[in-house]
Amino acid sequence: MTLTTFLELAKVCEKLTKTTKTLEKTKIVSNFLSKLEKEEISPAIFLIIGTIFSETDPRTLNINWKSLEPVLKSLKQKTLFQEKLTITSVYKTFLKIAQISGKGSQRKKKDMLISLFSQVSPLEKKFLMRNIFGEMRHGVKEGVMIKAISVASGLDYSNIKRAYMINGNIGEIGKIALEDGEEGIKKVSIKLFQPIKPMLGEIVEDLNQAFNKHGKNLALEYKYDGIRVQIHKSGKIVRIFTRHLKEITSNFPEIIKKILDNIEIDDIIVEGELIAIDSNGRPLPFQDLMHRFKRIYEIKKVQQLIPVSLLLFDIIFCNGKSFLNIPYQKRWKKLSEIVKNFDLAKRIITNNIDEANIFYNNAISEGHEGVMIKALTSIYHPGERKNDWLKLKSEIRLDIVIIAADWGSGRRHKWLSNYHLAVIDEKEEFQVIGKTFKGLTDQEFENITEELLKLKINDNQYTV
DNA sequence: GCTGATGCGTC
DNA sequence: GTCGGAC
DNA sequence: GTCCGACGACGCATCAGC
Repeated sequence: MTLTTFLELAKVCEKLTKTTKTLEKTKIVSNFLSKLEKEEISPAIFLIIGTIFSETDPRTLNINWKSLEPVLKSLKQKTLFQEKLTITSVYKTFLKIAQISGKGSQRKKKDMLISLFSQVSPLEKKFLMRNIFGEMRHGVKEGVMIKAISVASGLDYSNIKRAYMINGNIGEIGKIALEDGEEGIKKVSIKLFQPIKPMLGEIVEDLNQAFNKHGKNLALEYKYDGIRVQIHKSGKIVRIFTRHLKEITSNFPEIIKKILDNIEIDDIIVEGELIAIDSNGRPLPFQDLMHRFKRIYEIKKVQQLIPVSLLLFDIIFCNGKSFLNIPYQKRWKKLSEIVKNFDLAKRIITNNIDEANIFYNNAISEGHEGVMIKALTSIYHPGERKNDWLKLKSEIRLDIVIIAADWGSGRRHKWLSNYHLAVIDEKEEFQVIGKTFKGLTDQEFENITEELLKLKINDNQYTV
């Protein structure tokens, strides 16, 4: 058995940067995967797409540019004896780095990085750095990787993709596909406490567009401005996962209790939006909800301060049975039967655009983000952005003044792309309300920059 | 023990 | 989360 | 239609440095 060197992986990555063609990228990666030893498959997949860990894995490196920069600066010239780094040895080093915590941990991590980097060629260094930043910039992420796994294993693309969307661990899926083949991939199924990738919605400009795409038979649901959550329950155990499959169970004890009190079914996976509300039940801004997100200390105290509400809108699994292939309207029916004392997302079913518009306007005036428009007959496509689900968000209807603007960075460096906003209050003074950069096209940035520069009263190179 | 910088994850 | 660009 | 990369604010925890 010969282990593959990290240099070979770096060469593959370099090759990927030389082409923009997806087919070619797929071929390069699949050829490489086919040559690997069994134990190398999963680490290689993660190192190529530049994520180290599966989405479901809570571990992180806690290293980024500011920590890596001093490491790179302190590197001496080549050491005398060079050990050949292999894919698995590099991966193990990353795992060790992720494990270090506590006082002096940054120092230890830096020492490990120094010894790692002092063993490598410039090409290896380039991609080791990108691995740490999680930005490979060679155009291969999950999507192309799934294609490559499919080619390398000779298995059907859609089966691999589906397995990945259900399992969430692309390294594991690659290993199963290449080792166990079709049989292994077919065995991948929904499991409790293993979150699946949530189905996504496509943006539409207005309801006309939505009706044109769907034709008849559609449902409109309120779209709440909060955190998308997937809730797994088995017996007395309940766990909550986010859109990116991170666990946030301990942040919302009252939700756990409510689930246990109101859902009798033993094994179930449901989905909804978690929002912050005030004492009257009106929605609070997203930032307020952030006070509870990732919180470890004073959970009980902040729980009183910022109450949350969970609005359910889908069911994915129930009593050993997957609901992914059940049409939307039947899933909703099942959901509403099971969770009688629970709030479901507010919704209507209609073919009438006027009725839909009234519903949408109600959502906005009640302080919500907009509506989701869903095809009644559509099944649940994990991890995919299909037009079975459409999202319509509110336009800004607020008289605001841009009081300052920051120069953008990267692609936006020529424009003033980040605007400090204010409203004018009763005393005719500016009340700063926040900043934004969203919702504009490049041309709009161009125009706004031009207009703002005419009005500028001060410029410190950064903020105008 | 306190504070600011840094990293991470939500949108 | 948004947007533009490549396929 | 789909995927990828390049962008931003904000809030929390952690850790280095004092």
